[in-house]
Amino acid sequence: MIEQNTDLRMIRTRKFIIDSFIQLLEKKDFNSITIKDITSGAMVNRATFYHHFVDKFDLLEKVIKKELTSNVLKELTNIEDFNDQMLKSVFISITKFHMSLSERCQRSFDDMSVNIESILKKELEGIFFQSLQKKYQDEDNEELRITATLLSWMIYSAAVDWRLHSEKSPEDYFEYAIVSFKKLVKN
Amino acid sequence: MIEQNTDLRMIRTRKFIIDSFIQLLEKKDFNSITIKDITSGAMVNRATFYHHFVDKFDLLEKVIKKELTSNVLKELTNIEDFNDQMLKSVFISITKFHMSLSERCQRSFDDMSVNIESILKKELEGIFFQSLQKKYQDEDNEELRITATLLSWMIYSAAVDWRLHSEKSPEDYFEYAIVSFKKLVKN
DNA sequence: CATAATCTGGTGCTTAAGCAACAAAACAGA
DNA sequence: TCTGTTTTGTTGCTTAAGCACCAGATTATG
Repeated sequence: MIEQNTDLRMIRTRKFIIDSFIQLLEKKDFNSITIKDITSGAMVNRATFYHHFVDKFDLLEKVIKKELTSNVLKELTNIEDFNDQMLKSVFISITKFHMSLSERCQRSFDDMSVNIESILKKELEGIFFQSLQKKYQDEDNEELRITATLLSWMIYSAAVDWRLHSEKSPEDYFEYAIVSFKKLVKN
Repeated sequence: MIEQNTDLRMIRTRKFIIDSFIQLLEKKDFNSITIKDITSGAMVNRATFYHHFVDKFDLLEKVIKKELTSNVLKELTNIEDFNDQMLKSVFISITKFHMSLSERCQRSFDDMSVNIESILKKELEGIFFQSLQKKYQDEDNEELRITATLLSWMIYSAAVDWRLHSEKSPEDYFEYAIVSFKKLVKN
């Protein structure tokens, strides 16, 4: 594993591996994709894969993060103020992300869902933590961390529930959910 | 300049350079394409270009030969017997090749025509020489070489004339030309 | 016409990637 | 369950490709 770097060769092989992987996801399921499949598609030696990624899961993680930040969370890069509106836009982003991913990688989406979940929750936690830190500069970091963790799991669970059970629009669902939650779990 | 080799890196960069070049030919004219243009498109360092090709003309030559042999002259690979039918099929191949090339590389075709001409005539000469050698095993090689040269220029000139001036189909043109020629230049 | 900018072809050194070979793990199938 | 096959990670050595820099040729531009 070599760290990121500006050498043209590294940029190029990274790109090819990722492109090949994404292409494979569109027609095979994640579990049945081998490293050899990926590297053949990328026109790269199998050993070279391990110069860039620990394993298939590491690759998935990096791809997901990249997709997420470049396509979906770009409106959140300048971390928003922490409030209900911010939670809503994060929720919407995740649902969008799930939709586009499940559409592009039908075969693989279920395979990968547990991995995706843990990656995304970690990402969300980081986003919430920063946002909370900005708002509550004097609070103890541990409190912030705990809150960020709980929030990330809540929002993610909402996104999963929406995908599996809801007919509402993401926006409506979120409004409905937040009202319900606040009503039933009175602070 | 390194010779052909089975190393994956060499195969890959060759392919990328050639692909990039062909892509550029479709939108720019040959003369205005720089090595940097080619290597940028190929995601390859400029110096690497010179590991594979002497210059732009060398690249063109290799591309033309490759295209020619892989797409057009494939029916001639098992060298045919030397006769009028063989001349005709070579002629047709060249006209086809010119057509597809000028269609794909409108901007560049005129730019490159002198280069293409010399490459193709050399190729034709080789084809005719082999074919003659097969038919006239006892003749002096110099006689065969001279004949092959003359034939290659003749056929090529016919292809050029057809492209510039004729409304006939390549087949009709060839029949017409061969009859005319034989009539006017009685052996 | 001059001169700045770009392009060419080349060099020396460094580094990513290829290759082959390996043991261990995972899988498949009788 | 045993047994052969495939896949996975890893390693040592070799080589293609990257990079930076060069001088000379071409091409633009005022």
